[in-house]
Amino acid sequence: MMEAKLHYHPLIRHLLSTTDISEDNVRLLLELPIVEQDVGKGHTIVAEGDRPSRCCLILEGFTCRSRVLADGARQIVAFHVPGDLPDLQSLHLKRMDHSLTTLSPARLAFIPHEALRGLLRANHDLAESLWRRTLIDAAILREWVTSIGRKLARARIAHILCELTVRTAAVEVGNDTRIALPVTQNELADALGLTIVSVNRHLQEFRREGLLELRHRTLTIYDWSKLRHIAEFDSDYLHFTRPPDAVSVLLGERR
Amino acid sequence: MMEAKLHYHPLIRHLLSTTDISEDNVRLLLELPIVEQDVGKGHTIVAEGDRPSRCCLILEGFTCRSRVLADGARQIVAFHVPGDLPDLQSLHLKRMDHSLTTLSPARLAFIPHEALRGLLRANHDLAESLWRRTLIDAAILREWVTSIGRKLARARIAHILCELTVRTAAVEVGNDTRIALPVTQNELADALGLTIVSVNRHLQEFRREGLLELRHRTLTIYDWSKLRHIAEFDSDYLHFTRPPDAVSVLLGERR
DNA sequence: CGGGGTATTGAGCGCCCTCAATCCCTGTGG
DNA sequence: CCACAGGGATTGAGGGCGCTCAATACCCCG
Repeated sequence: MMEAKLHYHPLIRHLLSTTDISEDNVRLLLELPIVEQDVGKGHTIVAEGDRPSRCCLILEGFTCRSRVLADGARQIVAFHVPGDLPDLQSLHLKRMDHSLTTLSPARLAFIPHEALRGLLRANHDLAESLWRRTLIDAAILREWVTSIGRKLARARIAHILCELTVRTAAVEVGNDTRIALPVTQNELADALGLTIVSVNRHLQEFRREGLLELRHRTLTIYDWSKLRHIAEFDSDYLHFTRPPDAVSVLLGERR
Repeated sequence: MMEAKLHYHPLIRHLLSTTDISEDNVRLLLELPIVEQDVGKGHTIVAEGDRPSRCCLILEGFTCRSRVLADGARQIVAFHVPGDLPDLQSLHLKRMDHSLTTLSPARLAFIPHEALRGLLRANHDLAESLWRRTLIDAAILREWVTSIGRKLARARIAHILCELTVRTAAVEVGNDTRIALPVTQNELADALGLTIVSVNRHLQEFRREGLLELRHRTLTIYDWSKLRHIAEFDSDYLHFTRPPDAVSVLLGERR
């Protein structure tokens, strides 16, 4: 499976950037009996209440985790980019407490729990790497709680855009401040605990200030440093161990 | 170490309620070279930026994880009750991205990373149980994001009180609707993304309605069912596998 | 009998929400 | 080539929840 271009496989780029995992171990992961599938936008991969028997790996496209409240309000609790294993947790938590849906057309790969569990039992390093991945997911959630709980809408929006830019840069090969971001203002609002009206007005303000532009599913950042400042964005919480070049550029000076 | 009363050890009660771990395996954990320590209220166990070399187990008392923003605002991103391993993540994420402090006088036990890592490497079941614990922490964070992002102050406050009651009931032996809750209104506000003024007013309203009382570090709930309804509280996200009796009573009918 | 932390109260304001209409863009089909 | 549909973005007006600021009351403890 993509032997020649192993470095360009999203999962591999991702694991390499956030863990000390060896390439051999990654290869073992990809040799599991994987089933690939293309799905459209708005596809529900697993729903709240499900008890999945396989994990999902995102090869292309974006997905999100979300919950719906009694009054119909939706809260998105995570975005996922290529290389993410969005429901790795289902390996140990039987019942899904939220839904997983695609935000764009996506190419997914499914790994049976049974096979993955067997591999992790035999390979402790790999198990540690994946455990680490889930811990980074939790770190991102802490950052979201902080952002939603204590920042104004302007800073919240700036923050999520910073995060998505860096996370995308870690797996994509390309321009680092012009990224494909298949996320509607509605979805941003649902992730940030805001309304679409508020998101829209602040995005317009950013645009007027010449800070960034978000149209046609493409985010273009003109003043990364200022955006980062508005967001109070510090990428430490993403816990890169070996950030790819594109990410290093964005992060600038490291402490 | 407390051989006779093994069932009453907080860590054990906790692990038994949220995992399928065997008592033998828990015993192995407690046979590690543990150092116990008593600390006062407001003690910083580990600070943001630290690179701890040991994990902390809470034997008695409450702690919280928190972050401080540039403008001085504080966001609490987790509460911890006896039996919790609040910085288990430091085993795999070197640098702390938040601080860990005590909310009350506490008795802590410290387990060296080295020893714990060795044990987990040899005992995959135990490693899975602890991984599961960190996944439940993440599930709680998702619930917090949902609550802070999409619920009114009244529901948010009700929700955190429900959660703390159930989580405490899982490790404490005693009355299930009258719990020791050493949390100030200020700390509740910092956890919920509210101000102390707002928390205070809603708590008074609850009190006036005869729903609950929170004074002298004690929470007394008079109408659990109504509180649960206001909070839209569904304990599924806590992922109990074998809830203790006190918890079962609170949860009522299970789906 | 202070003293510090905690809780309570009041007045005024502002950020974001709600509701609802309109515009824009893109893809589709006649 | 244009009419049409539909999702998404934009705009306006008005209102409310929670915030800010600030003063006061409470209560445990030495």
